[in-house]
Amino acid sequence: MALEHALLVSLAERAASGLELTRRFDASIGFFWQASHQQIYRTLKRMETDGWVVSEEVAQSKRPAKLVYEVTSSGHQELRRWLGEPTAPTPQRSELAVKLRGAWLGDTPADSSDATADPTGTTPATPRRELLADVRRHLAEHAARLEHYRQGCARDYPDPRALSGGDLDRYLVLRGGILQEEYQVAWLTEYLAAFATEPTEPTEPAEHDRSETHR
Amino acid sequence: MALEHALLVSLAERAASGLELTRRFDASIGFFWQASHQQIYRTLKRMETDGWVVSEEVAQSKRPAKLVYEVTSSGHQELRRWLGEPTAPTPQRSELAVKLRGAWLGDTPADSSDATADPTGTTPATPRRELLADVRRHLAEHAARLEHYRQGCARDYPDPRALSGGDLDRYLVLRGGILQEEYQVAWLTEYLAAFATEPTEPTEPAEHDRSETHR
DNA sequence: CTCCGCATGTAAGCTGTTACATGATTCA
DNA sequence: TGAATCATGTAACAGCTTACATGCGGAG
Repeated sequence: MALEHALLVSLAERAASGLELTRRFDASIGFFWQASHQQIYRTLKRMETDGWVVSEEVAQSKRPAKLVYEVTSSGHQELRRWLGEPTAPTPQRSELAVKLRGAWLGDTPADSSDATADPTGTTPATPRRELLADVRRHLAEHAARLEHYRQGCARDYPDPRALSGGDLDRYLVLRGGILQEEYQVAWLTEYLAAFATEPTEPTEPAEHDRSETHR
Repeated sequence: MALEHALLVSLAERAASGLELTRRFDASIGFFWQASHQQIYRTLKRMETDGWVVSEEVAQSKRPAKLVYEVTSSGHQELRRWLGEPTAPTPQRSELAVKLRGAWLGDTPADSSDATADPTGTTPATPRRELLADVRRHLAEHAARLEHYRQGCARDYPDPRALSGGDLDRYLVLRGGILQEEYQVAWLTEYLAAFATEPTEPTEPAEHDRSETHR
C-alpha cells in the first residue's frame, strides 16, 4: 500500500507522466522503492479515480503525446496524513544471504555416506566456487553503485551543512543509500576474506569493469 | 520463487514441522527472509508434491500430532542446483526512507500561498514531529535487535577463527545481520543529528529501553 | 467451563511479475 | 522497408497478506 505514496512524493516534487516516473524509479527514488511501468500506470489510474491526482494530455513535437499527472489538494492531504502515520518496519530480504547460510549443503558432491545419495551421474560442479563468484559479482555491483551515489552526493550537495527543507531531506535519504551500500561492501568483503585461503584469480582484481550485463 | 529454497536450507539443517519452521523464520533465518505460517504450510505442500520433501506424522504426548518434513535426495539435488545459480540482487525497500524524502511536503500546514489549499478545517498536527518520533522508534528497534544479535554471536561463536563448514557459513550470515543493523543505527542517528536543533526530550536518551512494544 | 496455546489449514484479496499488444515517430 | 525508441496499456499469473476456521489439550 506504499507505491501510491511513493508516487505522490515523486509527483509532488514535480508533475510527470507514467514513463517519466518509471525513469525516476530507476534512479533517485528507486534507492528505496522499485516499480515497473505496468505497476505505475495501473496505480496512477487508480489514484486518479480516487482523486489524489489529475492527468492532462500534453502534446509533444516529434513524440507521441503523454499524460502528465499532478497531485491534487486531496492528494496532498492524503500525503500529510500518511507522513504522520507510524511506519511498519519493511522486512529485509536477501536471497544471497539465504544461499550463503546453506552453502555448506553443496560441499558434498556425490558422497554416499548417508541415505540421500542419488545414483544419477550428475556433474558435481562445486556450488561453493560458483557462490564465491556470485558474491564477487554482487560486491562489484554494490561498489559501483556506492561510487555512483558518492559522486552524485558530492555534485549535488557540496555543502551539506547549508541545506534545509526538501534539499536537506533528499540529502539525508541519499546518505542512507550511501551507508547502505557501504554496509553491503563491508559485509561481502569480510565474507570473501573468510574464504581467502585460495586467491581465486590473483591476476585480476575482479572488483570493476565487469561487462557481462546479464541481459 | 525463493521461499522454497529457504525452506530447503532450514529443513536440511534439521527436519521440522510447519510451525517449527515458522518459529525459525521468526528467528535466525528470518534475518534475511520472512514468511507467515500460511505461506509456509502452502509451500511445504507444493514441495511435497514436487518430491523435494517427504512428511511424516509424529505423535506427541500432551500435544496434537505434527507433520515433520524431511528433505529428499531430489530436494538436495535441487538445493545444489540453486546454490550454483547466479543470484539476482534483491531490491531493497524502505517505506520510512520514502517518507523521509517527502517529509518537507508536510511542513506547510494550511498555507494558502498556492492553489492547492483546501478550505476544510483539518487539524495541522505537524507530520514532521510525528516523523521524528517514528525515526526514534525505528532506531530503538534496530538498536535492540543489534544488541540481541551481538549477544547471540558472542554466545554461539566465541572463537570465530576456529569455525568451518556450516558453522562458519551461519556465523558469516549472522555477521551480515549485525552489520546491517549497525548501518540502520548509524543512518538514523545521523538523521536525528541533522534535526537536533530542538532537543526533543532532553531528560531521556531514548536510545534504549523503550518498552512500548507497539504490538 | 472458558480461555489459551498448539498445529494445521481455507478463502479472499491485494501486490508484483512476465509476457505481450498498440500506435506513433525517428533513423538507417 | 525495417528496426528502435517513445508512450501507454491488457491479460494472466505467481507471491504474499489478512482474516477466519478447526480440533486438541491443559491451566485457571
